[in-house]
Amino acid sequence: MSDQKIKNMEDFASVSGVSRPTISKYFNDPASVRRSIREKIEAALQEYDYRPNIYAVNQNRRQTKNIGLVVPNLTDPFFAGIARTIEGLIVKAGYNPLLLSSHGGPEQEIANLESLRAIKPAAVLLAPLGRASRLEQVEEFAHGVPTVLFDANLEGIGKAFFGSDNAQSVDLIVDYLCRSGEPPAFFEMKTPVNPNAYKRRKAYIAAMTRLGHAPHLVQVGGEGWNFEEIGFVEGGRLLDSKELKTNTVLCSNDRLAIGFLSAAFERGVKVGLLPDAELRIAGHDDHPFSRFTCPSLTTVSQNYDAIAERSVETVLSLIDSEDRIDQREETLFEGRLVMRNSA
Amino acid sequence: MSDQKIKNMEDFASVSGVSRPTISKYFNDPASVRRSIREKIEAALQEYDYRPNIYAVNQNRRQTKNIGLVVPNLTDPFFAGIARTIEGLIVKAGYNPLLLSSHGGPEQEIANLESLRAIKPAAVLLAPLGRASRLEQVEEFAHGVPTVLFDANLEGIGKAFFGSDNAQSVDLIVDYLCRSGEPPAFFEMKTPVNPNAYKRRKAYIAAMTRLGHAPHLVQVGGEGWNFEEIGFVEGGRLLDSKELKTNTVLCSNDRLAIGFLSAAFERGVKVGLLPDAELRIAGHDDHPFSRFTCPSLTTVSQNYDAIAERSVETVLSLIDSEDRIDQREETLFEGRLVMRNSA
DNA sequence: GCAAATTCTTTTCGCGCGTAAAGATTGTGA
DNA sequence: TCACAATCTTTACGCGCGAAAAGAATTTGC
Repeated sequence: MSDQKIKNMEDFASVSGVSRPTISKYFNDPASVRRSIREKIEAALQEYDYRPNIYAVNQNRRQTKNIGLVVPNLTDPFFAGIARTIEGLIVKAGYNPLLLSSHGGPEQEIANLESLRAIKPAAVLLAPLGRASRLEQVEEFAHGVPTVLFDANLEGIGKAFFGSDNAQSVDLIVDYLCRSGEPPAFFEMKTPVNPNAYKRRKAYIAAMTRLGHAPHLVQVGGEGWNFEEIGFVEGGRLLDSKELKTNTVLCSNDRLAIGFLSAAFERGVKVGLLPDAELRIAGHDDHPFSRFTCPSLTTVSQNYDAIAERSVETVLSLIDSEDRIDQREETLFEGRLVMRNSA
Repeated sequence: MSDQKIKNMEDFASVSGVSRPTISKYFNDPASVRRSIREKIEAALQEYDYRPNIYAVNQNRRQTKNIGLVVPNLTDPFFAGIARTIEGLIVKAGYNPLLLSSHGGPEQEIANLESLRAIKPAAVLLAPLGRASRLEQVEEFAHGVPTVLFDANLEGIGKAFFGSDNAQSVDLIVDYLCRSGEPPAFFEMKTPVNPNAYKRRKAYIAAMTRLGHAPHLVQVGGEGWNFEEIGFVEGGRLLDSKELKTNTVLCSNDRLAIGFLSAAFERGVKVGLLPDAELRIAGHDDHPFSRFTCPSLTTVSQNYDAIAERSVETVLSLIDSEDRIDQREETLFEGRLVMRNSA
């Protein structure tokens, strides 16, 4: 490795013995130059420390190689996990992911989209906040930048949506709970932030009705993304009030269930499948933590590998097709029952 | 808002009635132009949609306004939380944070630094993997880019380090545990990935010795960052083996403790402070989840607001001073005892 | 109201690269 | 070996902006 300073492509061209336009071509696509030339360039790359200036490149290319990735809340391990998976796929495709978290707030979500716009991404993958999202502004953004939604759908916004089939997954676990014990009450927030929550509520009612049981909604207060806290406080209140008409509770998501489990534990309410248990609690999502709750949480997992893969595939084809996609695609993936000890 | 297309600063200069160099000056620092001019520019900004091309700007400025932020693992809510805090501080200072996660792997850590280098950041905040980090390569990076380490220290690398005073914090909780019951065993990984783990081990031994007790190290196998899993499996094995000579266990971090608690629960081992409890378990870090474990986890919190603030402050002064910092600063912040129900 | 100090405009250059066009070189197939 | 295609080199331009220099305009202090 020589320590001669290579300050630009011109310099590198001269030390490698290849013309600058050919070097440029090589960095755009190494396969586009003849093998003998490629070998000369790569030999020089071994010898000298040079990489094209990313700012100059992006200024001149029609398209950058950047793909934005916005999730509602990185503090939630569920989104951290899916973001990681998606990042990997983006890198594998030769693009550069830019990960941003909306921290649960619509202002931050818009700010994220704004700062992405400045970066002129080839496309954007957006898991929107949902109900709280500023629809007009998100829509306007998606109008200018090829955008694929995942996790939470915003009707008609973006070129595609990939998420979970809440109807199927909730039906699955309601069915299981009914088969194995008392029909569940549905524990959720009164005004959920996420559109999936509404779909799950609807799916719960439908499933209960289908099975001939009366739906039993428990809608608790609380705002924001502090779901464990809400589950803990409101779940505790529910237990204290004794107004629960069943021994089985299906929570709208695992994080609520985690808080609920904690509240039950503190009150000495025994949760689980064993004969001496007073309560069964189930969740939804298969949160990374739900293996380690006490007892471990029975839940239904989202196929988030599939969601990640299809989202990235679609975004890439969107880039290739240069935005000539006419119809919006919506695909839902099925959940899988994860039986553990809490229900 | 006019819909006339403004494609560059030239265009914007003409519609705003101000010369281009002055517009440039304004975007660099709005306070650097006269008020009357500023008002003209801002009026035009209201009317026309224009923002300087970030790539052209960064190509010509000596320094970008980017600050890199690398954490070992975003899937860990602890790091997601501190990253969020730091991001906020960076934005407040008028810089642009770029968050990257090393996903627990040294290759990814180096890859992150490499892709940061391409972006020519003004400075970088790095929470290194620790033991697994490729020291020479990290050092070489820090040689070229002003770098501040936090959370985990790598001796002599970077311009400063901010972290927790493990000696103090471990002493604090060992002292508490000894005062309130049997002296604790120390539950940890045999070959921890994080340098803090070694400091905690040392601090535990020192604290026990100081208090006149024999240290009792329980070093378990397992690799990687799946701490809950390791705590669960190895904690369970420990409980089954009955080789624990005390009823009190201090875990090297909360995530191990969470797994351990789960293992104890599954075995029907009652954990906590009450007279009928067989075991006390304590952790370290005050992980976001430790409020919701069963029972809630007694632990010691890191002052991570202070760590975040000082790290960002230092990085900013590093940028201002243009790297003329001679001595490496190392500051440790004290932990705070968080008493809950597990010990 | 005047001179000095600021701040502006005008002009020009350069950053590092993508890209296009024309001509030279290399590779391919018969 | 030849002819043709593919790929290269050479040359030139442009991207959108930062920055510097010289002179014009404006503000400031007294």
